[in-house]
Amino acid sequence: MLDSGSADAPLTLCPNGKASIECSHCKVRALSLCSALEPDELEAMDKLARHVVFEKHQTLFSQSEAAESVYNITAGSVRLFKLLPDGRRQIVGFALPGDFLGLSLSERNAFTAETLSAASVCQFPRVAFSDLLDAKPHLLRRLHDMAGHELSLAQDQMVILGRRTAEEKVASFLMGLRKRWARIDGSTVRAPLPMSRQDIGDYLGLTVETVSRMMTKLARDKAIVITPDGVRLLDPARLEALSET
Amino acid sequence: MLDSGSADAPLTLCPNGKASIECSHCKVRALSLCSALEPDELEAMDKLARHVVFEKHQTLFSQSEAAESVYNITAGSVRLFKLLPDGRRQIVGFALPGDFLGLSLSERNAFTAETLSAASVCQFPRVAFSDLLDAKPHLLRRLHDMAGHELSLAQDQMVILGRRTAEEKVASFLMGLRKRWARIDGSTVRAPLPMSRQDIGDYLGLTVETVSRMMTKLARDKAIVITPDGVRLLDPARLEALSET
DNA sequence: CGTTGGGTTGATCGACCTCAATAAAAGTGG
DNA sequence: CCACTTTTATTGAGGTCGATCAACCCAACG
Repeated sequence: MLDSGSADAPLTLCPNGKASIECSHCKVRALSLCSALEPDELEAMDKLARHVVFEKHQTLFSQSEAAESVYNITAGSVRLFKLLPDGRRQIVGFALPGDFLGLSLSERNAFTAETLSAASVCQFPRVAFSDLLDAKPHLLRRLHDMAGHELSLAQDQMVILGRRTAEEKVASFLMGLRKRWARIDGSTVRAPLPMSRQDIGDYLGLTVETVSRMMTKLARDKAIVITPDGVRLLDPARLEALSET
Repeated sequence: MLDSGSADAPLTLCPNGKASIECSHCKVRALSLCSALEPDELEAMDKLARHVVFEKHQTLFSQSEAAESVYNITAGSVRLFKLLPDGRRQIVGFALPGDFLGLSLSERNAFTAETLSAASVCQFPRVAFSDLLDAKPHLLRRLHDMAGHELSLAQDQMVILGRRTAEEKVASFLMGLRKRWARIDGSTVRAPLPMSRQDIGDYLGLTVETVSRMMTKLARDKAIVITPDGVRLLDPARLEALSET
């Protein structure tokens, strides 16, 4: 079900640990944890940060291993999933630029994180980061607010998984993703899909085939157009109706 | 689908706002947010707290209304759910003694909270509580750790909703609930079920009938015994096998 | 007692899964 | 750039798990 990818050694932009891309040039700063930070907070984070680039389908960290780092995604996209012993997979989220991995700061990873495309991340040692939070309450507050948002999204996803039909699931997924891309690249009708149909299925509790059929149906109904890199939303009103809360 | 209960006015133990049951006598303190707090933090919380008792099937707060308060459950149990416009319902969690409602501190309620049984809660004005968090970083840290735990549980629930069979869903539900009761009353094989079969179904993405059938099946297989107030787990190993991660 | 609101059980149905074939991309090496 | 393989996506045919529809049980309660 899963290809585990090849070698796992990430390409480090800065072998000595010093960032070659400074926070001050960071494209996703406005979206990320780092927005609205005090200068001293940003500086402290910059000191801890290690900028790393991962290739496509590399593993950032694995389920139930000791959690060494937390991450801020600065480019690319990542799938977060849990595996059952028999191979069934549930994707619990997709991380896009600006997203933070490791909100819960737990000692073991609750899920595996694999890049969907080449991705660059800002990596922080977990313990040092946790200590920094205790020293900078304002940073902790910002992180907590992000955690609250995540929790809310997780509850929305429960509704989708538990009580929506296949068509509604796919429609809500596309709308939700477009909304997230809109924050990042401002696009209002495009929703790039860096993940496979299998990934979408494992996110929505569906099979590949059902995802494909529902995408085809939405395209036939002129609600979307399927493009090589994702979809274009033709009839947001129709999709909204399918995914309304 | 839902009976909205009768009058909504809660019974206040302390009409003047002063707690008749002090934090120092609180039975669930060890389990709750209030554990491991500094004396000054506890005192500040006590000042904000209003102890309130709700009857069975009363509403603590409703989805998408302005969030005025946050709550610490001290006795009884509460269902947390989201409704779709057409009446479909997803229960996103059950709150038991020691649980905190309002972790995300958002301005609008993300779900409705209704008591399953008579319940007593410790109620705090949301804004004042939020301000307190900014003044007491240690309290904020504690809250954030609880939020991280909640987030992790929510992701576990996604696996259950998305990738498990009906029998596995019910088995995981019973095991998860028993583990939570164990923290509260130390019972190791009993799992009281204050919620209806309908509630369990709406939590697991199943119908009442399917929940009932799976409970019967587990009982026939001698994995559980169904009692008037819940279940007794006869074969935890079997249930564990059905719910293993 | 009659009524009412769970809870259980049975019969049937259908949404989505499974299995299988094909098509379309995306690599890969010559 | 073109064969060739491999992976991913689509489409079809048929099966199944859980939903739906319906009957019945039973305890609580006026």
